[in-house]
Amino acid sequence: MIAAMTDPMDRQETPAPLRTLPSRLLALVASHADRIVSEGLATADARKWHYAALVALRESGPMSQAELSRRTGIYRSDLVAVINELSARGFVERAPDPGDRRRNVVTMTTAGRSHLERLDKLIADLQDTLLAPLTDAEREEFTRSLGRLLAHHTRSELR
Amino acid sequence: MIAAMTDPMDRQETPAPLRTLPSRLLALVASHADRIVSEGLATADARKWHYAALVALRESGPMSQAELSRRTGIYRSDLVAVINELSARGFVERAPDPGDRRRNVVTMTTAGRSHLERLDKLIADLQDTLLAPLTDAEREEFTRSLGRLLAHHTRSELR
DNA sequence: GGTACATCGTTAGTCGCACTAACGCAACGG
DNA sequence: CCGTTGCGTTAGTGCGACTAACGATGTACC
Repeated sequence: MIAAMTDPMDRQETPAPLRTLPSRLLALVASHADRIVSEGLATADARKWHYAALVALRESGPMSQAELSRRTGIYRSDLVAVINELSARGFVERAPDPGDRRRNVVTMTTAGRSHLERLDKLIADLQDTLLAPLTDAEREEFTRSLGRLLAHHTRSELR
Repeated sequence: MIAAMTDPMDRQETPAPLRTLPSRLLALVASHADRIVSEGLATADARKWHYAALVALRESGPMSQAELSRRTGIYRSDLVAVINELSARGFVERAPDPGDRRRNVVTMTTAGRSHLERLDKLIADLQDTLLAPLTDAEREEFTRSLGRLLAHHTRSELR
């Protein structure tokens, strides 16, 4: 092994140091993001999943828990607790579906709707905090890349 | 509010649907990334933390566990197990520091070094899998944005 | 020289999230 | 009818992030 030359050419050989490994950066940034969002939501006595569930209900109207689970990615096991919490706060109602008695239909209440609107503002602020160092154009490109990565990997996992 | 024109000005009003919320995308993509990397490393009987620790040791030479913890971000509580595993496989050695008897000095063995080189290749492949849908230029921009976000938020947290 | 304080490695344990297993019930398809 | 599938629920596992506390050691200050 020849020692001396600090040739720029050998960069291909050098493995990425930890600080630039995409998977690692992703994990670290995601954990910061998670903290920012969770702590922010906590100030409104809410959790990420509350928000996810409420948004899904606003977008698509009342639906069964199973459907809600698919849309939000929350496991149906864990969804039980989320619905419990939301209904305890009066934001959703859970009622058996007369058409298919296996199902519970989850419906957002008007209190839920206005709560969600408060959360919307909060979440928007938090996204802003998260992406603070990026320009608007960079934020968009960044988000689009994330979307493409997600689409790619959720597809290839279903395959 | 003047309605007609699709003025870029009103983007503020519409709350982001879940599928484009940066914090959510980040969490989902990070979890995919984590699975890809963890499963990949498992085929080489390794874990993320093994890799992180070994890379740090290669970059900076032997160091105490506390130092290693700071560099890798692994909590010193959890680092104990990592060092146990690595030393059980013969990749590092743990010896008391004669200069400061509170410390253990962790040193990478030659077996560790060659194991790390195998892992380097594996990791490079996995990053490639992860970033598959992005072009080289996009990957770089993406990674750079992640780096900036991380730097920003780790700073503001120390503040 | 003591004493208060900080650092190190370690053990144990908490918390939240992703995920599995199994159950009883209801619906559907042959 | 009966087997299969979908549903809501409970319980529990595994793991990563993180805290608390400990004994042993080192450092700083008076």
